[in-house]
Amino acid sequence: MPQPVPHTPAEPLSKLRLRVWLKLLRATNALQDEIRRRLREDHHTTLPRFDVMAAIDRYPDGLKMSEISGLLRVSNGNVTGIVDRLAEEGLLVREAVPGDRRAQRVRLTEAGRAVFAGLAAAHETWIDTALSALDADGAERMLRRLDMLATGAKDAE
Amino acid sequence: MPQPVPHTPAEPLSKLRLRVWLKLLRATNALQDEIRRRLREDHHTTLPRFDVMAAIDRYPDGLKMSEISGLLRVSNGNVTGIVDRLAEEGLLVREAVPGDRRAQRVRLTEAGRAVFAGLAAAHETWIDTALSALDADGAERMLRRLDMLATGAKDAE
DNA sequence: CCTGAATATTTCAAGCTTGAAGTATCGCCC
DNA sequence: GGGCGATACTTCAAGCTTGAAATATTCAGG
Repeated sequence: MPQPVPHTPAEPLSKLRLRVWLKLLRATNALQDEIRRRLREDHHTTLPRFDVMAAIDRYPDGLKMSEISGLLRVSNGNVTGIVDRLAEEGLLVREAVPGDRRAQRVRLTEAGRAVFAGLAAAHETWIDTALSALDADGAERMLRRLDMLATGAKDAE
Repeated sequence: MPQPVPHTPAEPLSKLRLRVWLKLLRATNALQDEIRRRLREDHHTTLPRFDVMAAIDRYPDGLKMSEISGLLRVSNGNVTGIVDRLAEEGLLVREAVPGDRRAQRVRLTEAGRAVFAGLAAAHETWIDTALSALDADGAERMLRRLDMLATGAKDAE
């Protein structure tokens, strides 16, 4: 492999922030890829399917399609396809919404709840292992820092 | 929207780590979506194209296909398609590698370098704005914390 | 030289993702 | 009660992504 052009020694803040972003992206992508791989190899499923099941599982009365896409921050058309496949697999069902023939309520089947319980337990273990470097204090600090980033609050002690 | 099942008040460490992971994912996805949107709306391009150009730009002598996929941690077949499209747009060229007819070296064209310079400047500005909550100290701390997560080192003061 | 394992890359099918366009229904307002 | 903008959802084309299979070439022994 040829050598890259080295970057300048005097680094402005914007470059430093860029390095943070790139490293953040690398870290989250690495863990996400690991999760995808385990879902596929160990559980014959995918992360989008898991995400949809996780969203529905938290709402015992089911969710409308648009509620799912809102919670997951993905497009409506995207959810249509994933719910189609999960329904084919018998993990969830679409039910009519009384009083609104446009809408549907999506609910996990008994099989879906059982499958998801297994997936969720495994998922929590993977994350627990991957983030084992974080103790309770470190986790709390990280949560606060992420809130600050999200809200754009200034970096304070 | 119906109400979700509230989570238990006494929270084990694994749940706390899970919350960190979900928030981390939300934050990085939100920024990444913003970057994708701006690349598309303002520059008629995509993040994967940008990533490939960024990788090649750092190596004036060009990169082999497998070097690109290695640097970006994506599959070989993926790079094939993206390079195809960038080549169609005249932003890069594939050159023969003397002494190995299997391999190719991919290099930015003059047009490619010019386009990428504009994209890179805009990109750095976006990140600088999005991470404006981080000062130099905060950025350094974040870099160290990310290294710790990546290596699995224990959370230390 | 020849053969076979290793390497570099492309091709392929399947799935995810989006934004835009299309269909159906609802509900407001005159 | 008839229109008509808003809402709920699906369909579609294009692009990204992967892992596996296919192709071509190199290289190491024998």
